[in-house]
Parts: sequence; structure tokens; C-alpha cells
Amino acid sequence: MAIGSASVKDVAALAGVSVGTVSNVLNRPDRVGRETRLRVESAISELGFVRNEVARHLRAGGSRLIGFLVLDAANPFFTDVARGVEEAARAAGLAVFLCNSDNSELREREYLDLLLEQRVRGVLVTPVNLETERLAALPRLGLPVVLVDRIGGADWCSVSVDDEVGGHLAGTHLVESGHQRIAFVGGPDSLGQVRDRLAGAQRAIREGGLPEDALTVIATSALTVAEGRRAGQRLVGLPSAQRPTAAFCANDLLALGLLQEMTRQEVPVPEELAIIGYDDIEFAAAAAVPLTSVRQPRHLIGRTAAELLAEEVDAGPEHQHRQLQYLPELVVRGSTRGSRRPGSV
Amino acid sequence: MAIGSASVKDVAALAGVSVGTVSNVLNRPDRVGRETRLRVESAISELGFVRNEVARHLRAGGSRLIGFLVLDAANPFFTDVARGVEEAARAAGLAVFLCNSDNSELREREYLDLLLEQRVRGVLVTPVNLETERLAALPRLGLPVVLVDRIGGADWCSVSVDDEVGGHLAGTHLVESGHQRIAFVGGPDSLGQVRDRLAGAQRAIREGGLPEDALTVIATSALTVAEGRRAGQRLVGLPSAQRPTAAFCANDLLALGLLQEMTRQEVPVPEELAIIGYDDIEFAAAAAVPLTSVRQPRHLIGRTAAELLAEEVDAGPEHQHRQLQYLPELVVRGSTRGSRRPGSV
DNA sequence: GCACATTTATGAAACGATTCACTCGCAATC
DNA sequence: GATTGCGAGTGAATCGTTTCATAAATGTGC
Repeated sequence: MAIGSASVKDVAALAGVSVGTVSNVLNRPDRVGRETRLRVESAISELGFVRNEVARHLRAGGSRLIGFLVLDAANPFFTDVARGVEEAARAAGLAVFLCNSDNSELREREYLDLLLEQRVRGVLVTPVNLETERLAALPRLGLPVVLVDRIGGADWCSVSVDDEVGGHLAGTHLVESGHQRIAFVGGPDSLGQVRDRLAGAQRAIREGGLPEDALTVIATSALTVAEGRRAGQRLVGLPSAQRPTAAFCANDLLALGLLQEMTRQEVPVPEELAIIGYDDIEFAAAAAVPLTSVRQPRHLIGRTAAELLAEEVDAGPEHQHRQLQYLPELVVRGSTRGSRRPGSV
Repeated sequence: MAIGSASVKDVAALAGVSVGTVSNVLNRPDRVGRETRLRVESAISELGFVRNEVARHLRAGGSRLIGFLVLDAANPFFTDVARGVEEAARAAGLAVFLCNSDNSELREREYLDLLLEQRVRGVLVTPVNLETERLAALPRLGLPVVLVDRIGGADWCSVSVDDEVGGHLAGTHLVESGHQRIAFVGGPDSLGQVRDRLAGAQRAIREGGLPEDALTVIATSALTVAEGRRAGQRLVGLPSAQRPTAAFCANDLLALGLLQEMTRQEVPVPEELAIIGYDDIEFAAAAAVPLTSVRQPRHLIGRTAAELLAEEVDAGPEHQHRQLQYLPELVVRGSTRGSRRPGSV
């Protein structure tokens, strides 16, 4: 039996009523006589009728579906954001489909096209690249969009965390702990987050009176555990006079990979290398050496983003775009504690 | 400008052709004259026309969309499975929407309804409960379904890993390491996996000649890090004469939570408590004490499941249901090494 | 110059639902 | 008894697209 083998027409025939009446039973049961309604309802269950939402929304206009396109569904940061999104979306009567661009511009484009063609009601997106034509097209086509963990300017709703401040927190912490040679591990720098976190760290270095070249950038091709391990190998390969005594990683996955590699190479953390991550994912606290990290209000980011989208969906054209920004927070743990100045926080 | 403000009709009008021709340009460009095609194409881009897939599939029948309904999108096990799913689905020309039931039967039902109403082409699902009416309805309505990480009998396609064998591997490892009091941490036992892993461990205990009550079950309400911490508190609360010397956790999240709590309470692992997890997620190896775990071929599970679904989608009614099962593998690390019999593997 | 095939374009029907202007009884009102 | 009002149900139009039978224009071979 094929799906949709039963349509309103079949139901109407079996119940001996018109299609209009079946539709009324479905959508305004109060306008139908008790007798008739029961007859229609039993016909529905007898035929296993399932309303075809596709056809319904063709006629009735927009659905209550939104898409959430994330950069990396395997990153606990995004899964926590997604939880917040789901929660707020449900409250607003929206259902969420999660899509994973996996850092690929191609897949991002494909998913955006798909969501557009499916006529979802709105899109939450953490774009790989803010400058793509495809992304810019969405608001022009009238599709509500909220940027998550990104800022796109006054023409976009966005919910983000101030990454420059986060980078500054991390950098200051390391400078104040007495480190003179610091590595920044992160990339690709097409990612705005990576650039901003680096900029914040650089500012901290300047403010701490260290020379610009106190900061070595170790570029990675992605924000993953595997790339973190690779960065670790490069770090260990440096002559020890040049080797940084602390590393600020653009996210916790990198930091965990780096930490793993240090353990493998028997470089003690934090004594020989202090490590600081970003995001404060749940696993950071449980790492071999508990990870110092910059915490972001992940759940809140998701909730707020979904609420903004719901607002935009319901307000229509008179909606005013808003840019919300939260502040990050430093969480100090063993991976930096007492690395240079024993006893300091 | 509302979405879909431009329809084929508008394009046709602007290009001075009929709607049929526009449709031909879209679907069979070779049947259209060069001249006309160019005119239509420029009208399309001028109006920012986006084909309405909803309407298209109403007429043309089935889409190429599938849904993947997971138990817990925040569990790295599932995100790795999802990666495999995506990869194979893409290869088969299918797009995947990820849905998260978050262990809730209610949300599972809502998402299944949603997927059904959206007329997706097939569904991959890790059900909260195999016995629900809603799940049973899907094949009856002709919707291809593949169970992931579950077995549903001969009427279902499924891809799973033998959990009983996995539990047995873990149990045997602990028994052979000389442990006499073992805790099983897991739940709720409505989850088939939890039951099977426990059963495997129990068999290992019997085979090892230990009494049945050598195994204490510490029930949890979910397979999360937080629940693992809670289980740890209960474990520490036991009088030390009764306290197990090893814990087998139904997944790695529980194990990581348990490990965290042991560290906090200063119970040395593995000396006072050996811990073994399940899934071998990426973070297991990076834990404070690297975690012994039962590895499942996560990526392969996802790939195979999507391939089975694609086959079912394309074969139609003459499709034969198949049940595939992989074997798990024990990965021994520090969290159990040398706990009772120093030096043993 | 004729018959015939080929290429190109047309326009109406169909997909499955909703919506809306109507009709049909029937009771209440004056 | 005529009029009004109301609740219940009808059926055609509609959403945006594809498909298909058909028509018109063009090319080919003799």
C-alpha cells in the first residue's frame, strides 16, 4: 500500500459526504454535526488516512517547520545550542529539522536550497561563510533568517557571544599567569570566530606589554580533535627555546586533541604547556587534565535564537532585526592552574 | 516580498511562453529550443524564482528526503552514526533531516507524525520503545523504515551491533581481571541496549563461576554524563565492604560522569574502582583516566542503515527486509588496566 | 511539391488539500 | 403565513507544479 493511498476524496466517498466536509472535520470539527463527524472519523481510521501536509500547505500557505543548519553536528557546542533551539521552537509551535553542513560550503548551499524549496518557515544558520550569495538571497526571498553564533550586520537577526572579549579573557589569563610565549591554535581563519578570538588574544598581549611576536599562530584546517592532535605534533617539533609555554585553542575539541598529544609525547600539562580551550563543553571538565575554558551560554544562545526567529515568523514584514550578544566567562581549571606562577589563580 | 512570490506562471508571462515550457526548461532542458531556454532562464533569475518542491512533489510523487530520528543528538555515538548516514544518503541522492527525540516517547511520536505528513521517502529511527503503535503504523502505510541500533524482527530492516556480546566482552574482561563485586550502571531498562548489555555481563559472571549477586545494578534514568555522576554518588555511598571494585557502564557518557565523580571524591581509578564504558566515543580516550570501552562501528552502522533504506526506497514492494548485525570490540585502556591483577591486560 | 518525421511549444488536467460562496431545511419571529 | 436566521453540508475554484495529448513549424527524402 503506497503512502497517501487514502486521500480526503476516499474518506469522503466512504463516509458518504463531500470533501469539504472531511476538511471541516479535520480543521473545524465544531462546524460539523456530531453524527457526520463520527462517520468521517471512523472512515479516516478505517482507511489509515494521513493528512498530506505537503498538499495542505500548498493551499493554506506556510508550514510551521524551521531548519537549523549547523556547522558541525558532532561538536557538543552545537548540540547544546540545538537543545535550546528545540525547546524554544516547541514553545512557539515550530518543529525543527537539523541539518549539518559539516564545514562545507557546498553542503551548506545544498541544504539552504533544500530548505528553501521545502518552503520552511524560517532558518537558523551558523554559516560557514557569511559572504555567500546563497545566504544573502534568503532574506531577499522573504525567508526569515537568524544567524547563530555570528553577526551579520543590521540587516540580520543574530545571536552571538562576543568572541573578541572571550579571546581577551583567555589571553589575559595566560599573560597574567606569566607566560611570555603563547600559541594560538585555530583555523581556518575564514571563520569569524577564529579571527575574533585571535584578535582578542592579541589585544591582551599588547595590553600586557609583551611584543607582538609573543604570539605564534598554529593554523588548523578545522576545529576538531584530530586537528588538535596534529597541532600538538607541530608544537612539539619546535626547538624548545622557541616553544610556547601556553596554548590558547579556538575551541575545546582542538584543546582536547592537543592535550591528548601532549600526554602521548609525555609533555606535562600545565607544567610544560598550559592549555586553554573555548566553549567549556561538558567533556572539558572530564579531560585527562581538567581544561580551562571560555564558557559560552550555549543553551541560552539556542533558545534566544529560536525565539527571535519565531518572532520574525509571526511579525512578518514589520519585524525589526535585532542583534543580541552575550558575554563569555572564563572557567579556570587544572590545565592552566599554577603553570608559571605557582599558586596564582 | 513573500517567498514564492514568483511562480512558474510569472516566469512564463515574463518570458512570453507557456507554463509547460517553463517546466520543460526546468526538467528536460534538451527538449526546449536554445533561444527559448535562454529567455526563460533569464526570466527565472530576474524574478528570483525558486521552484516550490512542495507543489512539485504533490504532482510528481515522492521526494528524495529521508528523516533520521535519533534518541539523543548530543551523544557523540549518534552524531558519528549520523555522519555515516549522511555520507551514504548523499551517495544515493537522498537528503537527510535529523530529528532528536531526546529519549521522549512523546517527541518521538510527534516527529514520526511530522515526517509522515511531510511525506518523506523513508525513515531511519532509533526508537525509544519498539512496541509503540505509531512505529508499527509506518510500514503499514508503506513508508520504508530501517531500525538503527535496534532489532525489530523479520518485518523490519535493521542495523545493529550485538549488545549481548558487547556486554559479555566487558563482563569477561572484568571477571578475568579478578573483580568479584561488579556494578552495572545503566537504564532505563526500557532500552533494549541496556537490557542486552546487562544480560551479556551476567552471562560473563556465570561463566566466570561467580555468584549471581556479584553483580549490582545501579539504575539510571538516562544515558548521560549527569546521570553517571549521580550513579557515582550512590556508589560511593555504599559501605566499603559491599562496594563494587569495578563498574560496567551502559555507555561512555555514564562512564565519564562516573569517572568525574570518582575524581571529585578522590576515589582512585582504576585502583579502587575500575571503569569500563560502551561506544568508545572520541572523548573516551581523552578522559582523565583513558577509558576502557566496547567499541561499535558507528560510522559503518550509519552507512549501512542508509544504504538499506535507499535500497528499500528504490526496490519498492518487492524489497526483502534484512537484519544486519555487527560485532563489537573491546578496547582496553587505563581505566581498567592493572586494577586487580597488576600487569594483566 | 508532397508525404512524413522531427522538433518545439501549448494548454488543460491532475496531484491533495483548503476555502468560500451557496443551498437546503427547519425553527423562531412578527 | 411570510420572513428571517442559523446550522449543516456542498462543490467548484485554488495553490504551484508536472505531464500528456496535441498542434504548429521545420526539416528530410523522393
